[in-house]
Amino acid sequence: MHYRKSRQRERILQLLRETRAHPTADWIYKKLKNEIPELSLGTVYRNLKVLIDQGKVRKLPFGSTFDRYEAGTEPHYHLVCEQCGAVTDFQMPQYKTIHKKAELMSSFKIHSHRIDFFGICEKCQTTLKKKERRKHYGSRK
Amino acid sequence: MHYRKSRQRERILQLLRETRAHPTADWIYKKLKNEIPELSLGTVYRNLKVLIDQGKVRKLPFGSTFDRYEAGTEPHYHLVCEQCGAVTDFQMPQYKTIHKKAELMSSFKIHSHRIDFFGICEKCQTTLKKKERRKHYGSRK
DNA sequence: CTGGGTGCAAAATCTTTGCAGATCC
DNA sequence: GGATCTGCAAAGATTTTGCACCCAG
Repeated sequence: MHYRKSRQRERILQLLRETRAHPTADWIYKKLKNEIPELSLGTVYRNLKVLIDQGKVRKLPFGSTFDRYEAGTEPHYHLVCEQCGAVTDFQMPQYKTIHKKAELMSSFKIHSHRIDFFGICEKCQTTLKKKERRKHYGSRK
Repeated sequence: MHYRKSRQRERILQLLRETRAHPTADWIYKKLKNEIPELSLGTVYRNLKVLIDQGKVRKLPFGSTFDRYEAGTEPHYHLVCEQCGAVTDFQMPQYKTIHKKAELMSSFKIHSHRIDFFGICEKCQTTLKKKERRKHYGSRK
């Protein structure tokens, strides 16, 4: 896909780069609406997608698609498989260290923190390997 | 609010406790639909809310309400204010250590990780303090 | 020209709510 | 009994898409 340039896209990127907060699509839309009155929300969403595809913007993971719930009581972290989307609990020490350090370094009163690791789970690793192998022998599309 | 008990709610909680994954409301709904055919998705959502209120379940934060985007290139963590919802970047060392440790301890091939700290930002801290003070002198509702 | 980009509005997704009836205490 | 729960369906909220026209290369 060969991208052209457009005022809308350029402004969206620029706006994101200027902002320390992490805006929502709607925030961006409203912010630019004054400057580009014909702008539509659909365009904002479409351009965010393009920018993500170009690697210039990232969507904070664990977003929208669905809320997720857990009943666990023990504090723990999460492993998220980027391939199949599975979320697994992950026990790991050093909670307090990182917690305290963050509290010292910021002006926040920190109550809790959360760590998510993103990668490929064991199952998907083997699946992917199989696919890789097939590619070498199989026909090329 | 005084909660009674209901089969639906009990089963939802039980299901969440049995599951290592972090289900979506829809997953729960489908899973229980066989057992309780009259069950409706609305009830699942309502009960999840009650369970959260009772502190028995938590919703993984940073959920649905809105997707959020950022253009930053440097790796960094996030500070999220639980009062006003602001998200701020937070620079902090020790990326590699925790990353490697997690890779060793899990069977995942880890690509990246993310840390969010939740608490109260400076601004809200002062606002809250003011409110607290007022409470002592002001009229009680 | 050609294919990406845009606005608009309709559709799709996910979540919340109003209502009338069933249920728990 | 009366507040709490439920199912159902309608309404909300957020995101995606189809279509016809516009514009960059």
